[in-house]
Amino acid sequence: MRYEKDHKHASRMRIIESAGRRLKRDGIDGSGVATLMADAGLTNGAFYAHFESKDHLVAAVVADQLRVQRESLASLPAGREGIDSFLRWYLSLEHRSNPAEGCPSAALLDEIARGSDATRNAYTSGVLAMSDEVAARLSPGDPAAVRVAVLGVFALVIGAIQLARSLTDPNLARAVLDQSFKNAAELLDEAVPSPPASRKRKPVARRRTEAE
Amino acid sequence: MRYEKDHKHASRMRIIESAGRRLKRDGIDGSGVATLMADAGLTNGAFYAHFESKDHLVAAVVADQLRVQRESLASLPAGREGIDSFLRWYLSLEHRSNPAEGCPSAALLDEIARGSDATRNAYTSGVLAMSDEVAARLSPGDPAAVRVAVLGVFALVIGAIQLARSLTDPNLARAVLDQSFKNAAELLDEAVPSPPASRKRKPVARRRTEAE
DNA sequence: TGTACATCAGTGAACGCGCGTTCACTGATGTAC
DNA sequence: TGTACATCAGTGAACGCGCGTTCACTGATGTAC
Repeated sequence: MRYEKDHKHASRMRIIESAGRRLKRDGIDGSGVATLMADAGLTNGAFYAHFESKDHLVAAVVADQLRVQRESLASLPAGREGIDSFLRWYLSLEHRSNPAEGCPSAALLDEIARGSDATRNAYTSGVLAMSDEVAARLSPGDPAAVRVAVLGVFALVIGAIQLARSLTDPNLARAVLDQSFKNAAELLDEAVPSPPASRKRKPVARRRTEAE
Repeated sequence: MRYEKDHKHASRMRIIESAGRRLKRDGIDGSGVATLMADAGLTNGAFYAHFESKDHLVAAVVADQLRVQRESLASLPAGREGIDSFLRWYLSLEHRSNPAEGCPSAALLDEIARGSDATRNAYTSGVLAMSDEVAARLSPGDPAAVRVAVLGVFALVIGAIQLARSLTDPNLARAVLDQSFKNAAELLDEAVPSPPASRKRKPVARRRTEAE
């Protein structure tokens, strides 16, 4: 073979990854195929050797972005602590000013809602996999019970960061992010009925258990 | 005058209104100037007699859409009842399936976040006027105290409807909307410290007061 | 060992089309004299 | 009262450009004999 055996597969992955950044930065309609290919160090003509259409790439990018987000959630510390640190990043000014490196839902959700069936199906399964991951971490006994609560919190933080990005007043943007962190934490407190460590009153008891 | 004296102004208003529907339906990047003008019963050439550029129209549409939303909030019954009925519409399957007639933030917020300064400034003042309207209705004594809480609830419902629109499973979409209604109601309950009618325990007492 | 051919990821020009924007023109009505 | 001209919202063709997509071709390496 004139190329190493997974060369084409590597190119495809590279296109999907760099397209993720570009789409989150400039939007779906705002990103042309030629630009997406140039981002991956290739020329426009090669695009159709990798994807049937721009729509198919978009669906692949959506699936990939949600997979990365799920994996990043899976690698956090266990329990509420991990989720809280994720929320702190999610609702930060840093995330607000770096959509290209951030959450795909925050950057693209209204465009996804207008997207093709393939894109919306990819989004739906990606979000379910992600929320099940989070639900299992928060409530290992009965993840199904908290799945919708997790989706509700997800909706809240998506709206918060989109709103913060649209407001030109940075103080107001920060106020919305801070308020939303409190709201998210409170809704999670309620959704997880018997928390593994009930963050406010029992940390001493838990630590004693660990020390024994 | 060969046209009645506010003919041009009427055309401008018509363009802004029909463009509101089109932009919410197809997105900002997804709506061309020729289409926007045809929607208003005009041809593309006349566009630049009304607006300096497409960007200027978008900013005008954003301002107009938020004004309409604020006025619709202002015309609701007083107190929490009015807000709750707004939330019930906002988080309905009907709103989910009719973006063109719905909330501009739900349809366009991530595109607005990527928009021009003019657009984001128009959005910022529109949202502030709207949230101050709601805050004044919920807490006539001290609206400033609940403004950010109102923005937090606004963020929550925007994210919820965008998420519901992106999910292809209608049952899941409805579950997200219902959960978000509960979340919004609960956060508002907490934000308004001494409610004019504390919806769960004191309606009888309030009604007796009215009957006296 | 050397030559002819096959493979195939990627190139780059071209397709028709719609984009945002410009501009010479139209035509209905007003004003001047 | 009638004619010449001014006004101006709107028309529709055209501008250069980038869009998504197609396709003949390149060139590096593999295989056949």
